[in-house]
Amino acid sequence: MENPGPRAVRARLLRWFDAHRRDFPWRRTGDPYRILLAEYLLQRTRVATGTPYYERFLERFPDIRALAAASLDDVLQVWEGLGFYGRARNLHATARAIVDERGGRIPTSAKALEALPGIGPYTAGAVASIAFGQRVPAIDGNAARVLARLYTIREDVSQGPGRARVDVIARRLVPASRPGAFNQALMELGATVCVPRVPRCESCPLLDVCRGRRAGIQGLLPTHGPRRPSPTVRVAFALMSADDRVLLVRRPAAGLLAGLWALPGGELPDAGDHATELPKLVRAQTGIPVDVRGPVRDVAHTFSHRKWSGAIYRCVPTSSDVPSNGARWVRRSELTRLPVVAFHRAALASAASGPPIESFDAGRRSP
DNA sequence: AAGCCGGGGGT
DNA sequence: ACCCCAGGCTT
Repeated sequence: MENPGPRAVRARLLRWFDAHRRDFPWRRTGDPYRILLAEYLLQRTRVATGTPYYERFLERFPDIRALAAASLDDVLQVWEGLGFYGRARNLHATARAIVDERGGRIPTSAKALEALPGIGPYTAGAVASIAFGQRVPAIDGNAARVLARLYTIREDVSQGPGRARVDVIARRLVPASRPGAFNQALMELGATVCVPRVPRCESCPLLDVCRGRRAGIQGLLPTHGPRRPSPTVRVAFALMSADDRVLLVRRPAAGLLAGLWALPGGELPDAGDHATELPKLVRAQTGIPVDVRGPVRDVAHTFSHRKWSGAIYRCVPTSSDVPSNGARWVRRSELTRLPVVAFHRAALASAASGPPIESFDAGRRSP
């Protein structure tokens, strides 16, 4: 069987897309800013997860100038809970660069787009084709899976030679007319029909030209490299309250949950128990010596490449020292305006409704 | 090339 | 449990 030709694939895919496309907010606009925003939001993020964030983000930052004028904290606060917070930083930086250096006009070529922070080959291709009608491919995980099956590509299509093959094929397939619709059609097919585990071939417009289906290996493609187990790390965090305030630290600008406000604490050394290690962490991060009382709630959090296992502990300061290293006693009413680690915010909320908190005054009076 | 970066939904 | 998602950056 020959490889399916571009004309057959284009015609079938576009006709199918016109009949079956789902109605998303970013598909009801031609505004490049909104399309750019959607692409940042949806990087490695399911449509259903990102949609409410898209609506809230636009409400808060209706155009690129509003976004550029905002503080990073405001942007992070809207992003809170979505994950991959570097995207928020990069989007904010991109908005500022476009407003400051290009008069607010978003670049129209994939190459110029790719020079902006947080925009790689996929996002550049998506914005260039969807917002500006450029004839460039936009290959996300869905599109790569569809092409791996359609052309029986047995290499890992997420990187290396397999990815290169997909690029060549996609570049040839994307039509000069309606390139954005074609790219979205490929993704849409992967998201709704050519799904990872058990593809619904009976509903596929490419059924009669699909080499993977013909060979009966559609469910075995795409292949992928071996997965690494993610290590479990012990963590402990300190919940301290005084009057109407809680002690928070600003996480480092790079790394996990970068730039978010958080409870003091974090990963514990391999050796050592929380009772001795948590005060060390808190002291180092805030300058404040503390006593550990008891667990408030467990922490069982899975990230992409590690798991956090431990607890949040009620702690009491043993001196009235002023916090250092950027740590702050934050008024509870102020919390709503700060970007906070999501599961810490949940703990803070439940602590507020819990039993009375041991007063900071006790610590303040101690020597 | 490999590691890092979140969180959630489907199976 | 495991997989995977409208990926990109750093080393």
